[in-house]
Amino acid sequence: MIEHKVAQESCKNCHLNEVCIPESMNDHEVAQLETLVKLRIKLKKKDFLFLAGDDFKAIYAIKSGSIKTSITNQAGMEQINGFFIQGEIIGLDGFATDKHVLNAIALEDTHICVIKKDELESMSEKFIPLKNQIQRIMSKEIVRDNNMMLLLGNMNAEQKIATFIQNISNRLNKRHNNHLAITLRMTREEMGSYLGLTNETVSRVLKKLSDINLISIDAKELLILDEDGLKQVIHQDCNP
Amino acid sequence: MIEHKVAQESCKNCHLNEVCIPESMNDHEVAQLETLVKLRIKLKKKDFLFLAGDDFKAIYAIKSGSIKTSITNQAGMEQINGFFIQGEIIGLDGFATDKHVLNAIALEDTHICVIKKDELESMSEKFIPLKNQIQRIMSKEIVRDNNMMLLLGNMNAEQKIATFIQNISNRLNKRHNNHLAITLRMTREEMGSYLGLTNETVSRVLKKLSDINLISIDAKELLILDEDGLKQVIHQDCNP
DNA sequence: CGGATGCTTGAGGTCTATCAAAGCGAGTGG
DNA sequence: CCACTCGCTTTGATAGACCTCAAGCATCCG
Repeated sequence: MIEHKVAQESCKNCHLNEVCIPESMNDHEVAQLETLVKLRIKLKKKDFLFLAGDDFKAIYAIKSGSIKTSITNQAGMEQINGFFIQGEIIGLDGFATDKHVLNAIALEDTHICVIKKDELESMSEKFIPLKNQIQRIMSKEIVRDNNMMLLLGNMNAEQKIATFIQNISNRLNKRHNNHLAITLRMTREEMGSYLGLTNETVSRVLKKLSDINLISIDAKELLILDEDGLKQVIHQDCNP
Repeated sequence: MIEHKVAQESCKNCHLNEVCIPESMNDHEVAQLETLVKLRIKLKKKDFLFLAGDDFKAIYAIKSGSIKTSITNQAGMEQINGFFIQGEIIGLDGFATDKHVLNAIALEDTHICVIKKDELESMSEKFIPLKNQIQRIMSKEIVRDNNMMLLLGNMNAEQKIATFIQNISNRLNKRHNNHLAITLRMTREEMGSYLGLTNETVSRVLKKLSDINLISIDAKELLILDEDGLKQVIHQDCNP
């Protein structure tokens, strides 16, 4: 990991403060949070933030850019299990055993706010809203994971890809970005790994969705042309 | 939900205290925990503990019996996403939004220790080890979910079933039960839902594993005959 | 410019879902 | 206590979705 200290900035003024940790904190509480984020890191594409087995030292908020996380099981299989963008928090997998189980790697140049575990712990003893917030983020993560399992277990390739697109769109929307224009930072292969598909299938399905005018796709640039149409793809075969 | 108050019992003397919440607490801390568990519930088979949409009022430790949890997405698809046995904690999905996202239903007659949210929160402000413990449990849950995604996305039917068996065996082992003799409390259909397979496939694969003498199976009674063989099935196709 | 990496497209094969029917077992009611 | 039913399980035949393998093309980067 390549670390660069960057000028201290304010959580209060960060345009992400609605989606990052401060979510439901008042000004006073955010002020306390600030004392936690003493370090910010710049990552270049392919730099890792942490790897499986690394000591759990901090949790991380993405200030800009994007990160993929992956897991390897005992059998040596690797799967990407998350793509994270601006305002999202990663590193929570480390709480269980004090070691990370996931790898976290930058998909592009990325800025990270570091919240060190030690300070997090001493702080959150005095400062309950923070601990509650962390708990809520973890619980959200559990809900997200459960939905992912549903996807992997029960959907066909078209449904998976349509759901994936919709999900990214929703998350962009939450951050007040244009939610119809998506730049795919990951490769087809990485999308496939995430969705339990091969890169060829990803490529074919994207083509098909484009052929029926639900999206347009040019390399990494994806436009959603028909939100309702995408929903219908996701809901196919339901309530027959 | 059918509630029965049962005689107050001691967490300290509970034979589960090594795997339930008290895991890493000292005697004094366990004593504090006890004041939290004021209610215990008996569920009969098919009774639900909570349903998706229910207010999040408590988290639950399974004292005996077993529980399945399931999730339904907007598209109306339902999937079982967890089987929980003695000593395990459920209900953590409620922290995010203060509503449960999962359904929790008893697979057999089951005893539950109830830890009410209100008391949990007021208690854990004064009582840090508890909050840390909850955090650790949630993080474990995240790790578990990630492994499940790996399974659903990348494994074939044989690998899924072998992994499932191994996983249950490990959990029984942790509780000092005979880890080679497993009583499957769920139906083939429920196993299938959990693993992303149909009941027919589950049935066929169990038969196959039995035919090659890795297990023996008679209705719900499963015996592991060859632990190493099971591992080999899981690791098939790796490092070719 | 050349090599590496990623993307697309095609042909063929395999795994697992689907559909169907019969066997089994637990629980119910006569 | 037995007969019956309903739900679960097993087994077979078939079909289709997706993977695998392969080749050609585009893009990126030193």
